[in-house]
Amino acid sequence: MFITELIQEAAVTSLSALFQQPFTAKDFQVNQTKPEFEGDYTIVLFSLLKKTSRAPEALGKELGDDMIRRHPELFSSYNIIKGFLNFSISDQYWMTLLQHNYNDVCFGKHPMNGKKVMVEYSSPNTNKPLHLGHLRNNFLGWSVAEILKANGYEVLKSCIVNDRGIHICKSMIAWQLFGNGETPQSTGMKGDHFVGKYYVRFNDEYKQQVKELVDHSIPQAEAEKQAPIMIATQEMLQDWEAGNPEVMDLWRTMNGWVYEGFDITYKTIGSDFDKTYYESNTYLLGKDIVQTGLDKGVFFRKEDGSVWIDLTPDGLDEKLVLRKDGTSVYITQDIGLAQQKYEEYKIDQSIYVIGDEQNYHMKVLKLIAKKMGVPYADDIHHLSYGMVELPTGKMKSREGTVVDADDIVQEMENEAKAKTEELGKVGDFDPAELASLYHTIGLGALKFFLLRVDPKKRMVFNPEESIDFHGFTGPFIQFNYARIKSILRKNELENVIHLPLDFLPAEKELIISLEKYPAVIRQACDELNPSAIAIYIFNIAKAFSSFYSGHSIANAESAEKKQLRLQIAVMTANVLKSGMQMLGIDMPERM
RNA sequence: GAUCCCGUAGCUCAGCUGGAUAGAGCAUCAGCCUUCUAAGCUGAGGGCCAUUGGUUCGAAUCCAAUCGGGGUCACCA
Repeated sequence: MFITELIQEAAVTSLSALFQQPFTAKDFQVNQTKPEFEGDYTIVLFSLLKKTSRAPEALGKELGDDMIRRHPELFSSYNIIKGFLNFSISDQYWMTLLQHNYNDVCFGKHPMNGKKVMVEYSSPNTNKPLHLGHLRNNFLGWSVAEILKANGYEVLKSCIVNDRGIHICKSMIAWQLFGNGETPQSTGMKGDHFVGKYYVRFNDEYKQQVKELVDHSIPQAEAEKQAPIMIATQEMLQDWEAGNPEVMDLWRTMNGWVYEGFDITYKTIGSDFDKTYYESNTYLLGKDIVQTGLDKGVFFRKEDGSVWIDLTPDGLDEKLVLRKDGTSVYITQDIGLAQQKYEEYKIDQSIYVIGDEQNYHMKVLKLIAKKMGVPYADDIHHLSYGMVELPTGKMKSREGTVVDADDIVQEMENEAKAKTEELGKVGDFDPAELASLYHTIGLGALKFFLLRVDPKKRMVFNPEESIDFHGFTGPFIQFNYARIKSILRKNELENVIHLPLDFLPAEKELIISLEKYPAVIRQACDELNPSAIAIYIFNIAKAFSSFYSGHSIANAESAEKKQLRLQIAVMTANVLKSGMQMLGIDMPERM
């Protein structure tokens, strides 16, 4: 149980006994005491004054006395300042906490709860390489999956690959027209970049053709439709849907190139999936459900044969769910896939990591599920995240302002290498160890940078300033971990039980912070928010760093103090490693 | 036009289920390596929490309006 819960419980018991009426934890707040006041945790009394008809001081005294009387092992003293009842928690409580948990690498994690949840993330298109926005998505998805596991869920990671549609045909057409049979192998290019090159080529060519048509005084809108390369692309899409062998063959080949490239990137960044869905397999799903919905009267058919749902009573619009030619649209497929996931895996929750530009779409999906009365409607969660922008504005592939995923990872590793060589602390590492260290630090910096911000907020990535290994960064935390590991290599930890010892304020502060870890894991799960972990872990690292510079562990005042500090160091290292693991960030033993 | 999100230090972000004097990092300035890893530590400066009004004992936090920025409202995915 968390300390705040213990305090709440104790206060509820005392209040109910003192005033002969029921109280709950919601009647008052328990906060950590501000550093400028004496005490560890504070009960705010204002909200209780009316119900108890007491003045703050009187209430504080009655409550404080009663709580101490009932729990002498927990509370050592209290003071009242204005409406704030400040308790000092007994050293014995903190000491017991430390003794029981310092060497438990699972500290903070919660037991299995028997629930199964699927996290869908990444969702790439197979016409171009991954960029920085995809990295935010991948890191979020991975991290949320880890956070759910730590909270006792069984987690399945899934990926829906957008492998069909007009955008795929664009790179196919361009390759047919201009490729001269070249391949990733023949050019030495990574497959996804190779295909992406032709996607860009398409857009260049298309722009050129439209311009020429406009120059021959054809209106812009008309020119966009008439451009020969666009017409060819649309024909190809029809051929694809008709199953034309030649087109299918090209499609398989080019997608294969992209997958080879993606595999490399996923391996590099540490993303993986338990189940991969391909839109080419799922795009027809959902049509049966639409029929069921029609029978139920949830959907309606318009004169031209298209099928719609009227969401105006819910403040939204009418939404198309089936085209007049009977083919499915984006939402149709999602309705089907949601059903399939539920049936296939018996999941209790389905989390979709998708950008916030699809908030409306996901709202509609959930609403449709609700109206259809499916059992999983309430268990669909959209983890909506904001765009990653550059200081100059949005990233646009057409304008070449996209930060490529492979490039930025490489750049971070290069920076890690340069910095490591400059510091010269690992001169004895062999080349493989060095490469691994650069990867750990560079990727750690990137992951931490993208995960430390609240997912739902847009964020700015400045290529010049963002590659920073100082301050609120992954490498800072890794550094503190390595520093603790260095101490532990040089100092023996003996499993001795300590007599009551006085804590220094800095020692107690660290233990109090460490105690919050289980609550932070819970909160990160409730909010589906890895940044809660990132911020917490940084604060732990900072507290340790500050402690480290003020107090020697190896040369502590006494042998017992040394053991106490070693235990605190071990627990700090465990929490740092465990927390960073939930962000998908490895910790080096040395750096 | 409808609807949703955002606006906190020069910059990037915390804090938002209302509580004590609004916090970090970067950048700037001043100190600190003969002692456990200085990717570090200590300190200084830097704020009308977009604006106005409301609710409350108490508002950065809740409500409303306004102003600024962005998303969405496709028989695209």
